[in-house]
Amino acid sequence: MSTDLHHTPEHDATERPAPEPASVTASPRAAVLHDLVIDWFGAHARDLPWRRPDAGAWSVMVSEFMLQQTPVARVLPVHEQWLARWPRPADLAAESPGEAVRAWGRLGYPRRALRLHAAAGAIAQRHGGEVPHEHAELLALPGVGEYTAAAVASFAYGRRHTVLDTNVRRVFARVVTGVAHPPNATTAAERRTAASLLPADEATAARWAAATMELGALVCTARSPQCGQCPVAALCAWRLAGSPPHEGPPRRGQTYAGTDRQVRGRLLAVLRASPGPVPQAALDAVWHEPVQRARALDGLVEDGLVEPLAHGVYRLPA
DNA sequence: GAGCCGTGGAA
DNA sequence: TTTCCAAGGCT
Repeated sequence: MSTDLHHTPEHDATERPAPEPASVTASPRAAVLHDLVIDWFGAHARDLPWRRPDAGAWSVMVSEFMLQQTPVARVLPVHEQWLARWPRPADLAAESPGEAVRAWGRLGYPRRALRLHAAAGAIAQRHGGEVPHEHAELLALPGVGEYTAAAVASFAYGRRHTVLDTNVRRVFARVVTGVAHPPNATTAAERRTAASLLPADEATAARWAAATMELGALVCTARSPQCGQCPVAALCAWRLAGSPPHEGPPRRGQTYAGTDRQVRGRLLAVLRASPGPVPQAALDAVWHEPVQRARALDGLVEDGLVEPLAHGVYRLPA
């Protein structure tokens, strides 16, 4: 087994707050899963910029923000631009939030740009400019939830955390629970499953987190899983059950056309494209319905994505 | 906990 | 063409 265990320094795990409990029973089945998935990862992992040995925690953190609901392929070029322009958190913090929104481009959910900018400010102020190592400290940053805190701690610092994103949840739903898709919202049962399967060894746990995510992203996909390529197909509860289709409430789709989100997107696109303030008329042109248009603009202002100036002129926040 | 928050590519 | 969904977070 070439699990490629990087030997991390022997820093004391006991001094860290609230370490995640080791699995009660280190079952043989779990050990087999670990080896199979981690070995597969060693052979098939994508070479992503934020995974390279020289990628720092800031690179990892920026990638995690951008990857929240946005595919890797679209993140790659923007991530590269951001790291080149703002190589450290303090560099981004020194910019205006509007520049972060502008550089976010068309990744979607631009509030993430605002939150990442605010997180950079908090890191510069409270953490000496270094992305914090502790899960609790990460969680306290704007835009960092349970998943992102675990991901940064695990991927950037090799810490042991349950990293439960949509990929991992789907892998566990199939391999462990035997259903086609996880529930709409993360459940306590899923957290227990993830915790029970988390390898006790810190470095292995971090490797496992990345490996299970990658398996979900490349093989155990939502639409058409490539079970023929899966290292754990023979152990997969879903396969062994005959790959039954999804049951229960439909996985809620998100309508978009005609929503406030679409209007917000169009308004912000105008602001991003303009180097300076934009007159009301330029914004009015993007949507015919005045009530919805005004509501969308108000929402953007409310969110801090747009700054109203005097006499009907708007700009990205300074 | 349900609803909201962008965008674009693939099926 | 329509639908699905992609490394979530916040209220």
